[in-house]
Amino acid sequence: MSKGITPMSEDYSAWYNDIVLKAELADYAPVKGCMVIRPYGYAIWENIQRIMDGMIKETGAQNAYFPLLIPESFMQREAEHVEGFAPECAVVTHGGGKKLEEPLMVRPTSETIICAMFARWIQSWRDLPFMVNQWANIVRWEMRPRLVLRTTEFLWQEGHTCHATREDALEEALKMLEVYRNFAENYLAMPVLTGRKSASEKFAGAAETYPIEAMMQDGKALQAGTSHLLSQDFAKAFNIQFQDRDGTLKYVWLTSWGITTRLIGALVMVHSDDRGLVLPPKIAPTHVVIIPIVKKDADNARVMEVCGNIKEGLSGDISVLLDSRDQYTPGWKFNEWEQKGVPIRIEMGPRDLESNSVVICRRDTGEKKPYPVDEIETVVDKLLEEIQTNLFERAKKFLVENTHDLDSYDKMKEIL
RNA sequence: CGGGGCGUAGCUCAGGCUGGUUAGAGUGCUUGCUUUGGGAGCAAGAUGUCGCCGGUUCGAAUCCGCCCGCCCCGACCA
Repeated sequence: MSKGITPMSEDYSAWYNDIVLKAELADYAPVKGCMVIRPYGYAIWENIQRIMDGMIKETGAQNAYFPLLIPESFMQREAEHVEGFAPECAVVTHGGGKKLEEPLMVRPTSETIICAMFARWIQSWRDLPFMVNQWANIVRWEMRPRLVLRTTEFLWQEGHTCHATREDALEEALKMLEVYRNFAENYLAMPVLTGRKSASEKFAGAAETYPIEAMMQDGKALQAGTSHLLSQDFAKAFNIQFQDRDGTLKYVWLTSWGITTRLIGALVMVHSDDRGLVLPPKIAPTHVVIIPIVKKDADNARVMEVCGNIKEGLSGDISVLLDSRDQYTPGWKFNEWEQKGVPIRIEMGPRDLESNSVVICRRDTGEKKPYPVDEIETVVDKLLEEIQTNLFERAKKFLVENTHDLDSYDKMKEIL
């Protein structure tokens, strides 16, 4: 039916790649491991950004921007950090036609350069807490890249905060973990498990790492966001000190937290099916697509007029697209927009004109029913809510059914 | 870095074993007409350093050697 999408059951990786490419989320770039985020994929990222940016600002953090290039010596100041990131750093050795005196790292994350600035900006307990966030691109030379999920360059948001005490910093780290959980579950309709990473899985240089983990339809977990309480070594390495109320100099306690374009890949793997992408309404660039059905000897002008009216009526809080392209048949468009995961499709043709109704099809269940024209707005609002809820419940059920408490190795083998 | 697969038209691929004039198909694209309720039909048309370099040969997409690149699985990771 859907041309060119490998069934999930046949080859999960091929299915995933097909969806990303067919839904026009991203494409392979000329450089290995790099991707081009196409307009449709970028529109999803913009929605993620817009919502997350609001939530971050709500917590008191402000946006700023730090440079892409970091002196190599900065990366080396915190032992665990350099050990963790050095192997996957891209290094600039030449600039302006000359060899540089000190090589520059393309940021794999910005703790070091931000800490260097914190040291200049923070003097007193009155300066704390200090909270910044940046939306940026970063580069990590991973051994094996994967489209959208693990690309050499990716986009993210990284928040960095300074606190007077370990307790304050831990509270911040856990607060952001909760922000991420809330965002994943209530906007992406992606149920997650939160927890604490083991010593070997921690962020390089963190005292504690708290992730949100989502479950993909192959039953595997995917880290979808992290919040770290950093080790005190960062503050010491960069000499970020403040004078406390009692007059003594103390090192600050740092946190950092981030979500990335990987979330788009996670969305694909949590909700989509063999027909293509499935998007939760709250993150979908287009909520409703209207397909006019024109026919020979029919009142096509009237069909187009009604379609236009429906679009007018719905537009406002939601994004509506009227697909009036005449080089494609309705069937072609049905497939096209299903591949792209548009939550609701409205079909309007001569038959509907007669009965003063439209056919509405929802992407999550495929259910297709006629509704009177003057009920469209109420029905669409209700359906969008239902789809959002249904996607979450469906994913939640899958997660619960495929999560097991383990008390022995034998039990694990049995389940696998 | 180890294992597997693959590089020929925008895309998916055939051809290669057995070398031989103008390298094919499907799909997509352009134009025209007819169509349009689940990827429409007919007709005409445009489109190629056969991944790179070298070798064998009168002659290489095809045989030989080297190199490069990409995808999948693993180690690494958001």
